[in-house]
Amino acid sequence: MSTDARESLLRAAQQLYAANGVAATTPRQVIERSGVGHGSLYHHFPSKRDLALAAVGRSVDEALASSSDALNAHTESRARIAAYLERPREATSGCRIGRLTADPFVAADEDLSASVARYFLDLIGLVADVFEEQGLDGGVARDRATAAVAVIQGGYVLSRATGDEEMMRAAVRGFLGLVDAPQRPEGDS
Amino acid sequence: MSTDARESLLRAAQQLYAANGVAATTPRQVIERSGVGHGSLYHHFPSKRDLALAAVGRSVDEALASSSDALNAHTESRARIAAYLERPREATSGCRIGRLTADPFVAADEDLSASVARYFLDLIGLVADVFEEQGLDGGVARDRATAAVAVIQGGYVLSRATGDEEMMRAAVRGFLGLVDAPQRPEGDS
DNA sequence: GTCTATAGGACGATAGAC
DNA sequence: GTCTATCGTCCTATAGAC
Repeated sequence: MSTDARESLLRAAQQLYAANGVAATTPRQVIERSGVGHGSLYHHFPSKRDLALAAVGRSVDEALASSSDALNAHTESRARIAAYLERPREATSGCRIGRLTADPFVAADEDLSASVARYFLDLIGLVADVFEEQGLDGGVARDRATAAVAVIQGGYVLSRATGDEEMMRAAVRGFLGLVDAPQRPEGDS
Repeated sequence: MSTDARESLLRAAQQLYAANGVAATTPRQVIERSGVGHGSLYHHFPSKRDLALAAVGRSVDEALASSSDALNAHTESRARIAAYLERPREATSGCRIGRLTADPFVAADEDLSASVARYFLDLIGLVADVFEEQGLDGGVARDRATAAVAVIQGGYVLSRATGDEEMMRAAVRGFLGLVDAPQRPEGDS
């Protein structure tokens, strides 16, 4: 079937991009992992860029959907934030989207860069909505959501750098400990 | 002079690694930027790995020294933390050390990976010392320091992804806003 | 120590048969 | 749609003259 080869190629590319990034992933690797032939790759995706656009776009959609699921798994806002922050992650592998910010192939392509930017802007929006539920002012909620997403992205960097899953957990504990501390009421000096 | 060529090569490599990473930086680029000849590069650094070890090691030392400077620019612990978090950064360029966690060339080399790991472990140690000054328990201080370093690394990712320096500032505001909230005394329920 | 010339291989991509 | 064969380029590294 024609969609099978295309599907295999996309899946293989997504896995290889997650492990090594786009720039360092070669057509040969995609071919070997997917099991299709050289000719098929260039039939379905005329250039490396076409494959990257499709595979990265799909990874972004999947990552947004699964973050959204974690945020909506509870009703109380504190539990929703904690569910997002404490979601199981293979932290020492790094974030498959976040790592693309350091990828030369992505940086050189406007459309690929736009996919990555959209991921983070949408994600921060989802988290900010939950902080607003807590009655926080919109600007404060957005700053706090940006910090929360940054803690996760930084946790990936630290866990990958040290090869230690515990770094992600420590960063999340450090952040959640602050969120759980009694908050100053609005307008207090 | 012999040290001049070596010095030029190292500086060029550091700049190129900061912009594009190690894997994507070719000998040709290093030669052109440094102004030395092809033969000189391979005289001073027999392989790409040798150049990378020297250049990355130096970038790590420089980054640790400048973080240490920021943390020691004040006496009061809150001001020291804020000085580290709010230090001027070219956030949209990404962290020159943090980006190496996504670099295939670094990942494939134990010694390069160890340099990057050392950077983050030492940096977290420096920040944790300041939180301990505030009277925090050692474990809590370390978690909070890990979160602080993660916020900066994540801020780099977010700023680079969106091309917006404001993302780093928002993440820092979000985190500092929590640190500045009145803290629950030790042992309180 | 620095130069030019070049090796051997992998890269992204294309051609044309089936 | 998939195959094999091949192109031109750039890569990292070496050779050997100066």
